Amino acid sequence: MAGGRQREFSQQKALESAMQVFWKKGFVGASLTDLTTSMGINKPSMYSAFGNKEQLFVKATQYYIDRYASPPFDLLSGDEPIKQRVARYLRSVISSQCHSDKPKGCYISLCVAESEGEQFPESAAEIVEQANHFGENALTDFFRTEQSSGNLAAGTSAEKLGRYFIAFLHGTSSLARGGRSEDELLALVNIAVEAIV
Amino acid sequence: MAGGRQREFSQQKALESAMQVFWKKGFVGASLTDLTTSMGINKPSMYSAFGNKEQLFVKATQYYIDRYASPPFDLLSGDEPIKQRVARYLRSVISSQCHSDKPKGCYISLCVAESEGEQFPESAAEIVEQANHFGENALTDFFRTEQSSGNLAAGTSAEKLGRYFIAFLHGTSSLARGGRSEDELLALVNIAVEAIV
DNA sequence: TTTTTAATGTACCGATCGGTATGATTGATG
DNA sequence: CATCAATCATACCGATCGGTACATTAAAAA
Repeated sequence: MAGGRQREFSQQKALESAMQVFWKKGFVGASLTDLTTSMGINKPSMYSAFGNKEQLFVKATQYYIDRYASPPFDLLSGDEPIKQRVARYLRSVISSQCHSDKPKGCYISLCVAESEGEQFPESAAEIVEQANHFGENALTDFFRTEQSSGNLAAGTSAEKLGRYFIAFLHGTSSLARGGRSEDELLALVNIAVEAIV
Repeated sequence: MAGGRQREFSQQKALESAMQVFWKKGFVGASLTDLTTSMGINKPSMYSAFGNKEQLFVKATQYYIDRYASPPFDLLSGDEPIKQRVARYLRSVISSQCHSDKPKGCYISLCVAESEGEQFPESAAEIVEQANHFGENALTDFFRTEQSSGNLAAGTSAEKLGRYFIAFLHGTSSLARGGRSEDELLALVNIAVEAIV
């Protein structure tokens, strides 16, 4: 009961392409021509597969969260000293922000910058805010757990520490976007992790 | 030899209004209708006074640099201990990023995010890059001077420290844009200044 | 007062925006 | 093979984009 012509493109690959266009140009700056050209499909195909520009953006953002933003958190686990694990996590994120064959900086950080404009759809702002709080909560929970394990002094605030490192990574994202080299940013990790006491 | 009708609006006030629109919506997201409505003038008046959208943006950015970004650097001077002066500077910038009757975050930081898109004019990208390096150099020079005055250990790198605090402020800018409160961000200053040894 | 110069308001320009109607093409289903 | 549902390519929609032509208005210069 479900006949018809088969889709000639991979939805996942098209989503990856669209995500990179949004990553580079932002939601407003990415035109449908930019998007469909990069995706290698026509406008009707995009509309039939993803709905509209807003829904395409939401799906692309979710794809980024799953594929790029979430995996580094696994690097926080392990038997090494806490500073070493945090440094490993920070370096991984920074390297991702500086990757030469991707747009520079953090996709989510760029969305935050753009989310204040009225042209930015509400559903997009919601998922961006959700992604932002997810990252901060993940770090905060991590420090809370480490604190109860005795790896972090009881006097320090896990919330503050989580917020501090999220701020640090938003900062490196902006500097990466501005053209600073990966080495210049990786060198800051040693300074940042000294906040853990 | 210079007759003619007088301009009925203040160029400075119009520039301030335009700057706030760019600050909120970005270069691409701010339409001429948005801009001229906020400036309280018509399109021909804007074109005659500022040239075009690109030149208006460049002048608005320069206005932000002179009026908002530069003054806080003066807070680095004084007889107090270096950590205290740096903390004072950081708190001033963060307060500015969280001011309730202005767009949240740092105008320059938002421009950096947008500057990768092709719709962002080259002259605008140049002044943004220039502003970015100015801030980083100002901090680096500050730490170098403090180092030669003996207020900073000889082993630490002034460049790294300058870059670190610029990253920190870009980070708080992003968090402010994302809705974090001024108090939440000010609380991070105590952590950050401990990088000074 | 007359002349000249510039700013203003309106109405408009071609180009591009996000989004769609339509018909040809494809291929699984009966 | 014939049917039918879904995708494809093209061409187009109204709205908005940045930018301007033109006539009017105001004020300085003569």
